[in-house]
Amino acid sequence: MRKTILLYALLLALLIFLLKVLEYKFFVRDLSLEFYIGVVALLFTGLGIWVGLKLTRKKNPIPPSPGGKFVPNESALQQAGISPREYEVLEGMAQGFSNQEIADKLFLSINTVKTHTSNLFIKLDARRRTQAIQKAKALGLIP
Amino acid sequence: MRKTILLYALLLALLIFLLKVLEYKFFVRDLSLEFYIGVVALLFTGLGIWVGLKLTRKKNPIPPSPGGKFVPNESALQQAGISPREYEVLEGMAQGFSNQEIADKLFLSINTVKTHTSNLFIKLDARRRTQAIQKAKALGLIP
DNA sequence: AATGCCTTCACCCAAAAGTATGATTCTCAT
DNA sequence: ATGAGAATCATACTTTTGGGTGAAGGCATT
Repeated sequence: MRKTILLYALLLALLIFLLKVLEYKFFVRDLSLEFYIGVVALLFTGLGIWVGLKLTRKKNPIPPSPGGKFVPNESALQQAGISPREYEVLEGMAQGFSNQEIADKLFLSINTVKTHTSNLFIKLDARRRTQAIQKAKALGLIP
Repeated sequence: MRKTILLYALLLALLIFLLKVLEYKFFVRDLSLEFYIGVVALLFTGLGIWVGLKLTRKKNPIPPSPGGKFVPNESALQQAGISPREYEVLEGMAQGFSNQEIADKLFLSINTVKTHTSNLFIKLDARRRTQAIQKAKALGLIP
C-alpha cells in the first residue's frame, strides 16, 4: 500500500513537472487550461479505475479435496486436545444443526452443548461456530 | 450508463467553469496550477474508483480462475437464483466471518448483509448460516 | 487421598444472528 | 415507459450464540 501511494505521488509530481515545462517552453498555458484539466482528469480517472479494480480483487483459499471416506486427522485432534464428546458436537455444528438440535441428537441439555462449543472455540481459536467449522476443516478434523 | 457519462461530462464542465471563474475573478491562476491539478486529480481519482467498483460489479462472472482455483457451479447458482452480491456474502459466511465483518469487507451496512443472508437462507432452504454453508458446499457453490 | 480431566448441567448477561416489513435507487428487458 | 429484480439501508423484534462462573459426579493417575 505504501508503495502504491508513493507511486501515486511520484506520478502526480511528474505530471506537474511536465505541465510546467510545457508552460514555460511553449507558452501555451492560456490556450489550454481546459486541455490540461481534461488530460489530468482522464489520466486520474484511469488511475482511479485501476485502483478500484485492485480493491475489488479478492483471494480464494484452496481447501484439501477428499477422496472417498473421511478419516479425521487424529494427530490434529490430539494436538488441539479435543475430547470425543466435543468432537461429536463439532460434527453436529458442521452439519448445520443448532445447539438445541445437537442437544436433542446427543440426549444432552442445551447447556452442556454450549459448554462443549465454548471449549471447542477455545481449542480451535475461533469466535464463531462458522469459524470453528472453517478451522476444523482446514485441520482435516471434519470433511 | 448513458446517465453516468452525462453526469461525468457535466461534472467536468462544471469544474472547468469554476476554475475559469476563479481565474478571472481572483487572478490566482499562476499561483495554483499545481493546486488545480491536485484537486482535479483527487476528484477524478475518486470518480475513477467509483466507476471501477461499478464496473467490476457488473462484468465480474469470469474472474481470473487459473488452475487450482475453485470454480462455482454456475448452473446450481442460477437454479437457486443467487445473485452476485448474495454470493459474495455467502463466501464471507463460509469463511467464518460475522455479518459485521462481511459488511466491512464489502462496504455495506450490516442491515444490507442481513438482507442478503435472509434471502440466501430462503434460496438455499436453510434456517441458519451453518446450514446454508453446508448446503452451498453440497451444491458445489463454494469450496 | 489428592489431582486432573471429562462430562454433565445451571444461570445470567451480552452480542450476534435471524425475521418481518417497508423504502429508495438503479439497471435491464420488454 | 413500465415493471421486475437487484442492491442498498432502516427499524423493530425474537431467537440463537457466546462468555463467564460455578458446581457435581465419574474415572483415571499419581
